[in-house]
Amino acid sequence: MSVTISDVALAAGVSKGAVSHALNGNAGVSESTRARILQVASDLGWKPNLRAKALSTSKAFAVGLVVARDPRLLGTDPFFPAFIAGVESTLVENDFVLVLTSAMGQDKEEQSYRKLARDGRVDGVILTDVRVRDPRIALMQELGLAAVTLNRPEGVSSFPAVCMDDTEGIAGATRHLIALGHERIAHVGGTQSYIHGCSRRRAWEGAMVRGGLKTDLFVEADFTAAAGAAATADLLRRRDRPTAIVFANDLMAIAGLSFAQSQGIAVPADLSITGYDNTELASFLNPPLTTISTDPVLWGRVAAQVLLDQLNGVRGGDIVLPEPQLVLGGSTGPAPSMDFANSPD
Amino acid sequence: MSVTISDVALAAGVSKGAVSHALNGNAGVSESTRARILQVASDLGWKPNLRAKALSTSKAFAVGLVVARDPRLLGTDPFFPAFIAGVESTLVENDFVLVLTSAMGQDKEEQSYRKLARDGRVDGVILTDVRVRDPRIALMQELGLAAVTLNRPEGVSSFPAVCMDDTEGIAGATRHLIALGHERIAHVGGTQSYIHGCSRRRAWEGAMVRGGLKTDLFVEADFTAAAGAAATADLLRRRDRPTAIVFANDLMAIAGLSFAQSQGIAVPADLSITGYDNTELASFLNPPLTTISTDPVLWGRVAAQVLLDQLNGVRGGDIVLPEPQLVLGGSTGPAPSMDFANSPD
DNA sequence: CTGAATCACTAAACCGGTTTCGTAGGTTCA
DNA sequence: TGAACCTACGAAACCGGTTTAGTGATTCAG
Repeated sequence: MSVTISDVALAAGVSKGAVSHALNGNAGVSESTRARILQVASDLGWKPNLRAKALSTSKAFAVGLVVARDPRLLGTDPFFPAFIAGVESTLVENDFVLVLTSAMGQDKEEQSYRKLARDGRVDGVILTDVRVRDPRIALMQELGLAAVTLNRPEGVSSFPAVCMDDTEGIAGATRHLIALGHERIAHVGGTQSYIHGCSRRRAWEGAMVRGGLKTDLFVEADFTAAAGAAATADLLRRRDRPTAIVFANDLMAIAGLSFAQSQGIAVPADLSITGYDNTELASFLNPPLTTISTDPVLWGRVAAQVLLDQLNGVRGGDIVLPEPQLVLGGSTGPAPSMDFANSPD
Repeated sequence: MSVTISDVALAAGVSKGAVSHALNGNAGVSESTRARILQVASDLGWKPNLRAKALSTSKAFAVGLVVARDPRLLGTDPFFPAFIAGVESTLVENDFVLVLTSAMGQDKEEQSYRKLARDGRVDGVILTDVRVRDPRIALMQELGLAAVTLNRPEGVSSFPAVCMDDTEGIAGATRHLIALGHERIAHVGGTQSYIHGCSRRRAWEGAMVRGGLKTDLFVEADFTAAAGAAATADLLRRRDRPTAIVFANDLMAIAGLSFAQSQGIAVPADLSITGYDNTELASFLNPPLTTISTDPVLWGRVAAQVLLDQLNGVRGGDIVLPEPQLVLGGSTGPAPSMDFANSPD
């Protein structure tokens, strides 16, 4: 069928071993024969059989990504597809491939990793949606898989992290609102067991405290539109209702924006809103969303690179990517007068 | 390291070959020894080494999916993540795995498939975003890969298709609008070189013709929010501007909805809008979107199953999934009076 | 001039399975 | 009783690479 290493050896008049050494740049072949072997190999159009290589070297030449989210929720998150595209762009240059697994539930997730490891499907994994005390860190060590985490988990982790600090973005959005005269600025947070849910809340808290404002207007949601709308309803029902809301992602912000408008609350006249992600949709809303622009493609590209480096024995420290930037839209404006804000009806 | 087939053979006092036959249910081993071998294997906790199996059987135990879309666009499409979750749910039950590749541009796409095939990374592929005359059909045949297509391409295809007919959904939405008294119903279509872009336009045309209405209010867009907004702007600028717009997906519909509102056009009072996909976000908009509910998870599950059947030599005909259903929201309402609709300012 | 070290390469083991081929032992039938 | 035929299994080839051990020729030091 296809041309094998034996064919090359035969044609070049050398042994299989010599061909292997020649092509892997190992010592043990003279420059002249190496050149001849390379010539013959390219003439014959030989490409090493990846499966044979995988068996003899005990490598997979693949990295894994286990997505543990509700598929319905997943569909609305702009992060993953873009992130994966970034990962892929690095992998393809290194003749690696991405094995994607989706797993729902704690058990299923662990099983997925175990199966990937046991079957030797991957050499390493990318850990996304990192949780505050993430059990996967220990699991990867047990399984002997290489790994990278997106941002640094709170506990001890021996794996490199690729960090895109959301603190400055959220703090910037909060300061932006404070500068506009807002005082009652709420935060609708994401799932707090995720480190990015947690860090965004803390960033908001920090900026509020620094601005001399209270941090009692917090609602924990879970990054979904449904939760975003519910949290907004909750906040707007309050006696001391906020004049601005910092949402932990665009999806919740859009749901919140729509909910407010459905209640006759004008954005940004009565209520200012900020999101996080800078979804394509954000700039086409009415009003366009003030949000924070991340770069998931870059994140994916770098995460994959760090993982590959690790597989090559190169072990650097954490990498910190450029901070996401605030993108001003029309959903934020000057704080309404107190009286007006508290008596909407 | 790990326990191999030789260990089992040794422990059971038989040869490697006997163990292999016993575990694959082949003839050539007596029932008694088969039972003994199975017992020993399970005692030793033996699991066949997938890489060795892959080499000797020339199989990959994996299927591929090449996504050829702009990553930024991808992020906003709810289809893929849910579809992939469905695919995965079938694969995991069969000890298969999904290899995901993202490729931008015609050349890159073809290269991706060639590389997957050459490296023996996958046994078959799932073809999504099928184009009207899709060159990938011939390519897969050339490469000797199994395949399934989502919906049936127009040209000849020897591969099974898993179909979810969008005709009835779009036609239903159009009829719904006609029943509400609309006469100038526009369609903002998706990329027409995709069969689903094309079929949705035809479904709209068919329903319009059957309703005795003209089909001149058509704008081709490309499924993005930007294009949806631009197409809406185009339509609303017209002298004979529509009183309703059928969008080919939710993303464009949401952008169109927002654009109309930003122009002071009330939805649904002045303009009715329908989408397609039933994104989570759709029901949390203001007004909630009338849209069409598809089941991408089911689609993925079935597509993967059909592909696996094919790999097992079982070759059935096309499978037709239940038709997507119209979901009524608040974005559609009775047609405004003619005079009002034509003199908005 | 000789023993040791180096070089360039071959032969063969190895990774862990599958599959073909050969054969010992028992059964069937003429 | 012997030829023909199964059955049940072992031995070994095979998939296509990598890696180690070994060998003959050359180089070098003493």
